[in-house]
Amino acid sequence: MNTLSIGQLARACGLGIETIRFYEREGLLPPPQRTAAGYRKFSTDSVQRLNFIRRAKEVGFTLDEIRELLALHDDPHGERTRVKALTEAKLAQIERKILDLSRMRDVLAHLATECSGVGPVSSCPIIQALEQPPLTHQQTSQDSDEQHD
Amino acid sequence: MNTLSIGQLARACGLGIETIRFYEREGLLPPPQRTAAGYRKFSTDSVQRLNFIRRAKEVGFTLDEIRELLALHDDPHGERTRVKALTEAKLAQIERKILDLSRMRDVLAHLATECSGVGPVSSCPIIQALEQPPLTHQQTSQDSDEQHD
DNA sequence: CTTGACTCTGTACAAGACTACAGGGTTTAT
DNA sequence: ATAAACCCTGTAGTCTTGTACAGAGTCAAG
Repeated sequence: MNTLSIGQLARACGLGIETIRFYEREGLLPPPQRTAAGYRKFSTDSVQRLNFIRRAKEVGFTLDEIRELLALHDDPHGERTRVKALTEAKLAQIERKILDLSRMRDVLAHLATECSGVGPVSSCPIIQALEQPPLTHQQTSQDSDEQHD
Repeated sequence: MNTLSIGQLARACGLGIETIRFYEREGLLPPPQRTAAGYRKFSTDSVQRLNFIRRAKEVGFTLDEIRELLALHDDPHGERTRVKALTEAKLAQIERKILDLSRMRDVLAHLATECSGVGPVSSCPIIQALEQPPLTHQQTSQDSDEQHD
């Protein structure tokens, strides 16, 4: 028989049992077959599905987005346009986030070079810089993180 | 009198009243004076302190870290070394995060160009790529985000 | 004196992605 | 027959940074 218990599946994918049940509850995995005693019986396809989820997470998709990708994947009439749109939206979002972080990095790098690291905090240029009122309230991508698509 | 009610302070800093109370609970603001009726009376210094918090958040510090920066700021014997160390650790962390995101961006950009956006999902190169098992399980900075300092 | 604006405390909720029980039933090996 | 290892459901907790009440008290203006 080529079915897996939840524990076997978990080991095969390097995930926790609880995580798999969580994905099932969240609609990422279809409800599996059950044994007479109520134990889950996963087909070996489930390994691939969990790999899909993991890969998608690695490139930055949220579980909500992955649910939609999987639904497209499962739908014989699924539109490839939508997959591409999701990918491009995610790409744009990640690029925004990189820009935000780059700005932070520049400020921090500047602060780090300003400060000798010796002496009392009272005259520390880092602390002094932070005491200044924010010049402009720039929007961070925390604020604009939502997907507009 | 140069004291502020919580509402006045909130307006002066562009924060919500609840946020200020939250910061007080979290130990970022010292417990303010109170009126006879129990209303908070903030000194005008509080405006600067809240600006400090906001600036520090803008460059990526967490509230935990900001609490420590403020404690150093408040301590007449505070060591500037520590401020610099926190800054450099944050800088390194942000650089790691940028690298992670850059890897994701590269993969997504590649996927987006691969896919024509036309046709059924079944033959979509994005979906096919996601179906592949993860090559190496690379650590993302989600995992290594904690500060080692 | 009443209305409206303000403040107080304490608690609960939000998102996202899990993780951890508690209290049972099942299977397998000895 | 019994212990170990596995599985079930359902609920609750974790982390972070706030937000949102509910129910009550206070203050200023008309």
